[in-house]
Amino acid sequence: MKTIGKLAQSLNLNVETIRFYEREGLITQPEKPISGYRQYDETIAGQLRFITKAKALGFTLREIKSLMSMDSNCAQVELLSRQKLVIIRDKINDLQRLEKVIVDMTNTCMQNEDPTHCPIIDSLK
Amino acid sequence: MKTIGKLAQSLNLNVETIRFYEREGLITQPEKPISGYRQYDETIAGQLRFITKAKALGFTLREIKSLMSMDSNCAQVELLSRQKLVIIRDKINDLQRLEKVIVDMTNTCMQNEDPTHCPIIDSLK
DNA sequence: ATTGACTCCGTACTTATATACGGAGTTTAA
DNA sequence: TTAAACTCCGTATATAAGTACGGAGTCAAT
Repeated sequence: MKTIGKLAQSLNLNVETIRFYEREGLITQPEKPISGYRQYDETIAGQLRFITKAKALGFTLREIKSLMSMDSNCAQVELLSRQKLVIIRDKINDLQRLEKVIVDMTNTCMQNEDPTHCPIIDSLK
Repeated sequence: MKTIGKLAQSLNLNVETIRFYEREGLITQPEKPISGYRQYDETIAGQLRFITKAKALGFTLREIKSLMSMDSNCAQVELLSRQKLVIIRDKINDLQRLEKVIVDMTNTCMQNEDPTHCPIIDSLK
């Protein structure tokens, strides 16, 4: 059993973040002995690792909360993952369009020899 | 000359957004006659279109403010654009990595026939 | 027994980009 | 001329995901 500080340290999280996740209902508040200090066991450490990994995959805390409550309903989890996939692919497309536009602009810029004018600025006008 | 409402309408912006940009120093506050109502000319409309286009390219308001003050310093503008390009490419890479992971996960999920277990959930644990 | 480190809780603050509200003044159209 | 619509300003609210603060209580080591 660990206190919140030890737990935070071992998971490389901020103490306040753990308290925040608790307030948000992502993890259950652990039993507290007479002293009032939270005592954490492996269960909650595991939940926190789950949250961290899911976050790294781009899930929001709200979605992670869903995921955790779906637990073994695989079809539901798959659906949520596929929805996330759509969002990720849309974002990739958007960014790739932007990339093209900005590449073009900077290339034009690079060839520009008129110091009184910037083609990028001009194209935004 | 237009009042803020007409201007907002013609640019498809919210009145509050224009006031916000003004507070943020992105556009200059226009001359106000005795009545106190802002009167906008084409100059400011142009600045607002500039902001809108630059935003669509993924520039933040802070960066847009820089862009507008650089105006015809083409080298500086190019630099900022290239920096933005790096950020965009990093984001694309991140998202593509995520895409792969989630595709793999959902595929595993799809083949799963054990209703008491979800491979996605398992892989996050 | 004291000191320093830790924890408690509730609340406020942060960033970015707006949007909404409320009360007061102004303009416009019938 | 009066009612509706518009604008003014300052402030509050929204979102997401935390981080920070402050005063009070607790624990561990010396």
